Amino acid sequence: MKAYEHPEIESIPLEKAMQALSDPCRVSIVRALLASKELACNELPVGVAKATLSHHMGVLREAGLIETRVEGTKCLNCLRLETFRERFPGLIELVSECT
Amino acid sequence: MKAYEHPEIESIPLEKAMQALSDPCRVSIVRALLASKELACNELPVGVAKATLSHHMGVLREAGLIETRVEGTKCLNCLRLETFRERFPGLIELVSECT
DNA sequence: TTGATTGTTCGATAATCATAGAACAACCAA
DNA sequence: TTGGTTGTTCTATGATTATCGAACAATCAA
Repeated sequence: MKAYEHPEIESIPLEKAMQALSDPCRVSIVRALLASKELACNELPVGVAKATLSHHMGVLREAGLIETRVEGTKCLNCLRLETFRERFPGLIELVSECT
Repeated sequence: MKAYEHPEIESIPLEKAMQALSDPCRVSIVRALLASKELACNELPVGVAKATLSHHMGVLREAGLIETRVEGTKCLNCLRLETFRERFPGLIELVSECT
């Protein structure tokens, strides 16, 4: 399918992480991944066109939040939990717990 | 000078708080207020025109991050520390501690 | 009252961003 | 090989955002 790039977590500025989490659609995606560990794009609970979803996944990937691996025709996404927590402690918990 | 509006903290969605903290200029302002408790606009360490600064202060106020009170010709700003911490635990600490 | 200081508001502009249709590429199953 | 599924990329569009100059309002000091 494609070779996904996953940035070094240390290279990600705080503002970029904040920016990624400033969209309701992307926040939903993060929450879904928290609940399900690993999901293909078409299993994500979003109401947008697939081109739009692809864009959002790119933003989350660039912000260090998710990791994507290819499996057949699907691409499976999960959170970079450990890594992201080390760089931005408490942020994922905030997304998880704050209504 | 003006009657400033400070929203109910409970009415602020997570995304709005994130959005407010996705701009380097606004993050600098929050950090300066963390260090100095209370500052007038013209004491803030930003390199933008005053119209722009006024805009950024409005965004921070709308996001529940700061409180503004008038004193003479100046308006003095401080963080809504307690309140904001209760609503979004750990977020201010993140801004404070994450480079 | 005059002038200086402080910050807001208006209007304009350039940049960024969210959105989606269409075409495409990779893969799998029949 | 043919068709269906999956997701990306391109292109376009409308919305939001950051920026600033200029005009304005409020206050204070001389």
